[in-house]
Amino acid sequence: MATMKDVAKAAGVSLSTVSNTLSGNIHVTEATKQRVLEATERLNYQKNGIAADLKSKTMRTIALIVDDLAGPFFSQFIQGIQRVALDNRYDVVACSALGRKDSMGVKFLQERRASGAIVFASDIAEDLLLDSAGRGLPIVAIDRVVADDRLVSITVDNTQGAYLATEHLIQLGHTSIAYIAGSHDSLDDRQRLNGFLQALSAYGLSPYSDLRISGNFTEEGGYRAIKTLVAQKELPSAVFFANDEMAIGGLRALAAEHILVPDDISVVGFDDIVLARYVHPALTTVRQPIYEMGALAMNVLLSSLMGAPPKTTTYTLSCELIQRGSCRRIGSKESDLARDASSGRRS
Amino acid sequence: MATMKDVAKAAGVSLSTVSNTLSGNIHVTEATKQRVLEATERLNYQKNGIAADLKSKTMRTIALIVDDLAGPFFSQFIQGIQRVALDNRYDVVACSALGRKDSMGVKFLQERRASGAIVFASDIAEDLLLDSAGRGLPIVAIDRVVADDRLVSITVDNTQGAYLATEHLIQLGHTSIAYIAGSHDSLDDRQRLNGFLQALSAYGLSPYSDLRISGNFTEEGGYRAIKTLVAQKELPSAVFFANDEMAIGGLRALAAEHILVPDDISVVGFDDIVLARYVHPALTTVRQPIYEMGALAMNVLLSSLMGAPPKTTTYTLSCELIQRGSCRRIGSKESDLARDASSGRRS
DNA sequence: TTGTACGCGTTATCAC
DNA sequence: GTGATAACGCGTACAA
Repeated sequence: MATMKDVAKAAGVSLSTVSNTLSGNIHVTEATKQRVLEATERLNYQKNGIAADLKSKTMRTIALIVDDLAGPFFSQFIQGIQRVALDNRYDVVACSALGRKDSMGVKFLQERRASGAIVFASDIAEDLLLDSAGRGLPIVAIDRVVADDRLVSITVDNTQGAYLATEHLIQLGHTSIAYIAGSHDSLDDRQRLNGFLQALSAYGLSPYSDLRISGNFTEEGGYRAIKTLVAQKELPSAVFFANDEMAIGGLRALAAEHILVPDDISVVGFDDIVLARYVHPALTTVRQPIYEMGALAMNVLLSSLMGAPPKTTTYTLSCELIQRGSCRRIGSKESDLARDASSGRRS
Repeated sequence: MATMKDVAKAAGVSLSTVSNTLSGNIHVTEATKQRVLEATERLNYQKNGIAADLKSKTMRTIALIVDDLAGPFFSQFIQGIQRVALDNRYDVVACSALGRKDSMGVKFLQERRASGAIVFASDIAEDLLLDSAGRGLPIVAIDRVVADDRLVSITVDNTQGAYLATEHLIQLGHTSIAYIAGSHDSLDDRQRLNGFLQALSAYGLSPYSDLRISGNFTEEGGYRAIKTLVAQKELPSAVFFANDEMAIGGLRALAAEHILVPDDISVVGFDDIVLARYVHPALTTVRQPIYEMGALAMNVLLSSLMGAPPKTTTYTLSCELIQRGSCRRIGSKESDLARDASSGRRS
């Protein structure tokens, strides 16, 4: 509760001397320094960071705004950010955008509580982003395309990733491949579907079924999608799920139906969440460079904070196929399977 | 960049009229209200939250300080907090304590940047906590015992949890049970070891081996621990790992050694991380009530913020045994196994 | 109802 | 080296 003024009075010096002593910016005599320090100690003084920020305009704080602090990506993503931020003496505070328009995320965007912001939250309206950016807050938006040069956006090449996965299945000899969608109004989903279709048509194939099954990006949805597929008999030889959580639900459903993976059917997911490596069989999937996105976002933000004009307004990172045990060459014998599995472990 | 002063000038009214209009606390004429709003719009005005906080002393912000924003517990923990916080119109910002004494976590503790703090970070020194608490910042510390009534601490009953797990193994007929420690200087580990030993002696047993194997709480450590155990021949019939990550590493090592779980050996973990349910076989483990800890922490903090004197200075939450597929009655036939597995699924 | 004046706690710019 | 004093942007008595 004690303020600088109190310390000054107690030490018998002026306010500015206290400030100078504590900040260390300006030299003071050793004697007065001791007097000041003794007083701060005795009064149990601690500086008020809010007041300091108000004055010095440069708080070196980055706001990381996410939909859900508990999401599966968050963890890797923030690691990429933290690393770069710490190296440059910036602090990162994370807050969720949940809870509508009065959430902390919005407050950080609107009320000049941070030097810059990284937004990985579909809950935040684009207008709000543009407003804040226009007002001078450096912003990097993740996983959304913004056709505006006031802010830079970083996305993942979902189309390329889906193409990769589909091509892998095709090269294993699969010709009947089903796509389980996430959510039809999701851009990610549309792009992944696109990559899927592009790969198919590049190899002269057509999708296994016109039935548009949506798994809502949830494990339960993936489970139900497989049940639906089974119900209409005649299974495809491979299934491409729009994300890993659905794929894992699908794996569970297939096990319940006594359909063997990868022997009877091959499965591919998307995202490479931590779980993907632990399910049985381990899931072949498409890895998004989440950590790299975080690091890139922070780097871009840094140069923006330095006042450098943005080199680009859009970055697109490409995905990588992670081969594990859930795919198999069609009609392959055990030896082939073993070969596929071991080659997967290498990557 | 525009301030209230600018808006006042542009609207041709006084500073306080602008303030009154925007805050809505004091009624103004509709005409002037429109003038003000038009001006804020035109100048693209946004309030400076920092300045507002400085003035109004009550920012309704809770700082959540954790070692690692990417840890396995974090996600469930923050969900418990957020729910309660949002219901009470408090905001939560999360920051990590990584990066030594100049980290954002410390700044929040020292510089009056939050109304209260929940600290789940072993990196934060106890002195610092007591200092801040003594200065009037309401603090709830998680997973550490603090013998001081300036702050309240919430812990999990590791001893009871370990007792539960060990007793389960004993009741399945196991008499030779090994304990794989995490880290010897960890309080959690010591408590779990204690519970293990208590259960053993309660049933007149002694620990399988005096060999103190430490797995360092990591998956790799669990893997190596099993390898060590195998190297000295004569395996125990059950192994209790001090956490799930080690247990999962152990499962991997056992598979590599062609030792069947649970047929040849039973395995129990601790924590019930998300992965535990997905490994093969699914891991029987002890669940810590992480979500509940978060919710409790926030509730305690709330009543502290209301000025209520703390009912207790220490809360201890008990653990729950989660039975899955990694344990088996000793000498049991298939039918017994099936019964064990199905009863596990019920819990 | 509207305007004036001051305080919040700190930092920064000057004098001395 | 040290000390007045003026900002920073907003809230809010109090007076008009």
